Amino acid sequence: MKIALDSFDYKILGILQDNAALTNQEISERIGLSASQISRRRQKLEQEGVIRRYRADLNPQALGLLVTAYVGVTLGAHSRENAARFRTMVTAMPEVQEAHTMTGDVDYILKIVVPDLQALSRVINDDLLPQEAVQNVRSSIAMETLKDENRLPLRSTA
Amino acid sequence: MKIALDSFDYKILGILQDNAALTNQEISERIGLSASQISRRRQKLEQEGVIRRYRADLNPQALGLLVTAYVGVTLGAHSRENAARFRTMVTAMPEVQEAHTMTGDVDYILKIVVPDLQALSRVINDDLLPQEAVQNVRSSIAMETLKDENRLPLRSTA
DNA sequence: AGTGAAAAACAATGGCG
DNA sequence: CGCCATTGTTTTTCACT
Repeated sequence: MKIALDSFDYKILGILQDNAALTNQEISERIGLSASQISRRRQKLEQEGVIRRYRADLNPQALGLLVTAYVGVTLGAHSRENAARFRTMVTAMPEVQEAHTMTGDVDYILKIVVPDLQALSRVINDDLLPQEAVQNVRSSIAMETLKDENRLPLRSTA
Repeated sequence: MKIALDSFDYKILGILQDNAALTNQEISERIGLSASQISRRRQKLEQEGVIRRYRADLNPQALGLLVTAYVGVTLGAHSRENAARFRTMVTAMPEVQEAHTMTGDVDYILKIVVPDLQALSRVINDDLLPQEAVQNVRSSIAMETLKDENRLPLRSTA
């Protein structure tokens, strides 16, 4: 699944993950390549799946989404069926931005974004805890977000 | 900071946060509004800061970034100066995708993405632990990522 | 692999209902 | 807010190196 990329590709990716609104012309000026090459390389990167998609990055504050929380979930007696149901539900919940199975003392970590603490409470008590598979839930709330870029570190070597 | 939006705006935002490569024409067909209206509304949303930017969403696997970890950091005797240095460093580290100060038993949670476990070890031992402010570091590694969309939940009412 | 220029698609604006 | 027309950009493709 690892793809062969040269240093121009890395530069293009680095620029696009910060600002995908730039034109090929503008990108070409920054990295010293013609606009048509940028176009071709982008198509290649999209086709290979290196670029998954383009998205608008929205401001949670402006949308009244004031609470970010990390919720650690521990499952009980791991019946496969219940665990699968839990996973399906979590994947479908719009408040869940991320969900990972983890090493260590919790089974899952969920990143949850909601308007306020009341909404967080509702998600935990009405959605998560009633699940049969769920044994324990522990939540931590983000008081301050220093960084929330979700920018991948691209090695600069070619 | 909360902005007044109608249901068309929410639909536009919902579409753009999934796929910002759509043309205004395509968006207009999906929500039953003219392309020129989409254009005007987008400009307004961008100007108001509801849309922060457009970005390319890259595939970590394809780039050889195989390890995602959450690292909880506890600071020691909180000298303001050392804590500030820690924050500056964390913000500047490319491997750190997210950093939040948290309620609960750790002071910070960092989301870290690196090529492999060796690189994670290097980040922890060479970057984080040597910091004077840092007392303790606990890392959990994502074994499987169920969801990593970072899509905000937009309320549909309006 | 790369450039540059032509052709096709698109965004943005203004006028009118 | 829809519709239409216009203008200026931008992407994409093609011929060529």
